[in-house]
Amino acid sequence: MKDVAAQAGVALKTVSRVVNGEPGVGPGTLARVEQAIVELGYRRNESARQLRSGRAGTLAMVVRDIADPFFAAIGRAVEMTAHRDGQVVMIGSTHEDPKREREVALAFCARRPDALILAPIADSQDYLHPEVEAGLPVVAIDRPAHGILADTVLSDNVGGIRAAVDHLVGHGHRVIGYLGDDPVVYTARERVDAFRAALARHGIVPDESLIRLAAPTPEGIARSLGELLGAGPGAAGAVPGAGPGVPGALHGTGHGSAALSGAGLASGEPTGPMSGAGTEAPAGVAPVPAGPVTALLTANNRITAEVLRQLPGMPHRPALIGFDDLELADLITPGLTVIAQDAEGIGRAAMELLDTRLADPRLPAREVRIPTRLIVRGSAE
Amino acid sequence: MKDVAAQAGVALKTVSRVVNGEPGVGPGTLARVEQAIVELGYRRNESARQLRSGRAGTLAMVVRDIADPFFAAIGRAVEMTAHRDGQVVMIGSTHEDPKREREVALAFCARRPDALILAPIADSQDYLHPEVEAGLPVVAIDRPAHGILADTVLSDNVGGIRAAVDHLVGHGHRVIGYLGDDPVVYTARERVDAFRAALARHGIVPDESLIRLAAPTPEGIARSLGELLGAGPGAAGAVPGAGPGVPGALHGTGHGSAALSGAGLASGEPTGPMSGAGTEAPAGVAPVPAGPVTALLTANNRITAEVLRQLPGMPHRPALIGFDDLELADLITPGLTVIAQDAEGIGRAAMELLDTRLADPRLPAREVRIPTRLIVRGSAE
DNA sequence: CTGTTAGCGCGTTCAA
DNA sequence: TTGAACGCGCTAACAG
Repeated sequence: MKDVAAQAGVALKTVSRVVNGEPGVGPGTLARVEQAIVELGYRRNESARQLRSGRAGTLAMVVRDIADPFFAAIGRAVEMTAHRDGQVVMIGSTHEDPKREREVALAFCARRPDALILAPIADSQDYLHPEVEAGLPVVAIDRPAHGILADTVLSDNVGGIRAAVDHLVGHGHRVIGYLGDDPVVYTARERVDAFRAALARHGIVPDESLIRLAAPTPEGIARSLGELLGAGPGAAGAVPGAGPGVPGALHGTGHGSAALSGAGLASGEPTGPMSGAGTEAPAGVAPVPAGPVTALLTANNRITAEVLRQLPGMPHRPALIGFDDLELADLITPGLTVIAQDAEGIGRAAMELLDTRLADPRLPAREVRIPTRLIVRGSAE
Repeated sequence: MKDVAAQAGVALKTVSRVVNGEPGVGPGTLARVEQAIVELGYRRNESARQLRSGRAGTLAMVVRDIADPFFAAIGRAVEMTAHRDGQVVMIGSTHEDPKREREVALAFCARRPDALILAPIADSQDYLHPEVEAGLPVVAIDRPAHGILADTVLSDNVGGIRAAVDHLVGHGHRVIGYLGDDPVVYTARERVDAFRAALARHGIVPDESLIRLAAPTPEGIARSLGELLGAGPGAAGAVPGAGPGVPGALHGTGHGSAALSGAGLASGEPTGPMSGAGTEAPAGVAPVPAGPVTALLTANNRITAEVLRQLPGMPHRPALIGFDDLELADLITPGLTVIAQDAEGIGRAAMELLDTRLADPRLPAREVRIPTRLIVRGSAE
């Protein structure tokens, strides 16, 4: 910039004015400065500009995996909005590691971004306290943040699950299995609770023996699938106390952390399914769980993919709905019916929350729910 | 930092020493400073540090679409390596728009990153001349850059195509159709040339009427598929001069830009396929193209996906190999055989090129080819 | 319309 | 072992 000023025979500030398109520069001077800029290949240094002006023009985004299609799609939406506003975005992955979340988030914050978009994995984000205190706007996506003031954008898990259950019940299914993630995961809890509540709305008492919650491993899913699909009433009842030596063994229910359950809905103790469209299930004894499920709800894309992989080896193929859309889901046979999250909507909502907070930093924490969409392709008839 | 110094009762420089872990600080002083840092929630400002020291600790990456699984996977590999080295990465998409490539790349460069990784879409990257001149290391991925000095990381397109053709021919296919992208695209040219050369290696004279090169549109692909699969010799020959009003009409050959062809291979003019394992193809007249293809090579993932979508409506289902792996490719029936690119390898190779160039900025431009892998899943038997 | 001065937060140089 | 002064490239706040 100094060189440009010298070359054009003007003062530093004049160059600054030209570079920033500020008014109050004579046409002759302007031309001379612009020419000098081109000749010297001058480019403004944004770092210095930021240091002086405070405005960063940079957004930080920390997700669990930038190669995960869900987060990649959110990232794209964020980046498009940011680009429109002349901002660039730094992006990083936690790879499900709380320690790494901290490292990446703090490395980003050291660059003093205008805002931080974060898909939490750690139990608490209190390590961000100094930055939030200093005015950094944070918006949590997919899961809420804890320990700091942050806006939140979440999918409407309850609505999505309910639509799926409605669809299955509408097609005559009464004995519906559920494969969800480990209940330490916020969305896993929210979804399984929604599942129970959605069943209850149809007068179906949720059968806990048909609900499997665990981190998705091939072995665990194989075991659950086998029990849910192949076995008669006995096998399903034999689940608690999973066999020793089985890694990632599945739990019948949720660590007690699924506490906020379908409160006020379906009070009585489980008395088995109402009747069941199931054909081969012998009329069970009193509180004994039902026989093989006729339908399956898989509560995230990793579980869905693994189930699809294993289904051919199973005694029968149930109706299936997966949470999260999958690429090529329309190409498998039958087409996979899914509860699709609106990644673009989530990204845009996050940017809007940031906009309004930038305008008024003293806003309270807000939570936005983005609708999901049931995409019917045939696998759930 | 000033506040920390005041709180600890030391000079600015001492705080700087503590923050950077420099030696020469008394244990008592160190403790006092560290306490002050925690109490005040002090965080070093990387922007200011960069301004002073020159080192940015930031990498810029510009791809065509960060939500494209291929680039997302490269991005992940880059980010993991960068994280190990204490760097953060800015990422942005061009969305196939040359103007936007320029905008995004220059916006990144204004932040003075340590290096730029770029998947070119524009014809020339000469707009980056000032930054390259100033010492910015650039590495082009997926396609070469033009107009600047840059290292390049490319997939071994030739080897991948050859493996695919070998596989098809090994299974008795002689009449192989090819659907590729518009030959303005570098990889499209390279791949179709490799296709011709690979056929020639088997003594098969490439039949240009079976090679369709165009930007992938559903309509264009439908048309090509219909002609390649359904029609007898006549229809295939009737391709040139595509019907008016058909957007994205397909061209029989490559704009002349596919010039570097299989030089030295297969000289003579096309005289039609040698014989053909094809069953229903009537013995054609002299130089007339063959009947329906028995196998199909789709030269990128967008084309492959669209073909898979349309195949059920076609007269018969050919053997199929796609360039680029697809998520769930193992779940469709039959499993899709693909030429998989090594996205992680590309990302890592890019980082290695940067490492060596940082060590010696005067290196000449280098080009690295990353092997592809043929994943056999059954669709190409 | 144009120029001068100061300082953003830090690292570097040299002196104490 | 510690500290004071200077400047990285730029913009804000004032002069002329």
